Amino acid sequence: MTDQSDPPAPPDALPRLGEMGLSNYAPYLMNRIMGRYNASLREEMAQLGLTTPKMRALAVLSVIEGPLIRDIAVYAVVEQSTLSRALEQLAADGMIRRETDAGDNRATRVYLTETGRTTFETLWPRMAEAQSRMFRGISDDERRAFVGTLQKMLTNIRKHEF
Amino acid sequence: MTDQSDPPAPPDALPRLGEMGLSNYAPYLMNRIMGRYNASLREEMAQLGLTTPKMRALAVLSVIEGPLIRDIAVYAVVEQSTLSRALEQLAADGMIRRETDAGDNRATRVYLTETGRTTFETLWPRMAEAQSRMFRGISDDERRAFVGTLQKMLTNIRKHEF
DNA sequence: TCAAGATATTTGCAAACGCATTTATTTCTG
DNA sequence: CAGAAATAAATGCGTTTGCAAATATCTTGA
Repeated sequence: MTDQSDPPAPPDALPRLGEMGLSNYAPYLMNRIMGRYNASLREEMAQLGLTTPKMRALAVLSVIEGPLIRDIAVYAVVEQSTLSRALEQLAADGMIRRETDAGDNRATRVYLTETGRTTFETLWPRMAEAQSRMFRGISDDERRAFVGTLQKMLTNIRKHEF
Repeated sequence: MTDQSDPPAPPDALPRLGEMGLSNYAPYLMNRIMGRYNASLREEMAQLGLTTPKMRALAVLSVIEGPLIRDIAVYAVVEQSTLSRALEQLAADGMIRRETDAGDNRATRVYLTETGRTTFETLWPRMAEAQSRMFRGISDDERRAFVGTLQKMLTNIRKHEF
């Protein structure tokens, strides 16, 4: 067996995943990290009767007042149909209130109720904890740079204006 | 309405998500980014008959020779039971081969077939593209620092030894 | 050495998901 | 302004998911 049938790649060839290794491929690392992040919240969420889409909707609503459902879907990274059903459950549980938009009868704006806000405030410390566990041993400067890079990346690949 | 019923928080209180904003909360940004990353691969994956768990399993197998199923689950961040079914499909499609471990009859080692390797090599350029789109306009130094931080974060929160 | 406990994987089952479609409404265009 | 196209959200339906339990095998300790 010689090199004849397997010539060396030119210098600018696409490296294989095997060559760079999983741990130099950023999306892989981000998936691993988010997997642990989600796992660390799962139990608390289950106790509060929340699924991931429900929790993400509450998180968005804790920051944005009365958004349209389609905008929640973008912020929360949840399929519109999945979100529709999640909101149905949240409304049934008294955590949110849906109101037809004043200027467009097709559209619905969503508001957090007191119950919803309280529920999210119960969960939030765990989310904050999970984040600080991630950044353990990482300096403020490094963390700031990291978040700055994330923001640039989101700008690079997002489809929506926010 | 006065401040009496709503005193200012002490300086080191846990900031609310609303205060820091979604775009300063790293897990939110990472979710948004991974959501777009996954969306950008979905069409190509569908054409190859792959789901996310199947694709991730192939990716792991392209890097690691003959891992145990439980280890694939960790690397690929896929539930055991979900992975079990994904591997069943991959085997049916001739992309992988499962072999009982020589020293432990409970355990199964998984190997990529030529078909499986070829399939992943068809997908990989899209994955590489997706990554470089993320890093567009970001310098090599910044990218290296970013990946370095990701690696530290994974070490911080992982449950397994790798 | 054998029962009790661990570990690896699969499977049953109900819930969740996502695509495609439907319904209702608004916007655009000729 | 009428009809066509676009948009917002909900829903039908088959597939996928994940928890828990089952199955099979290995390990440990009395």
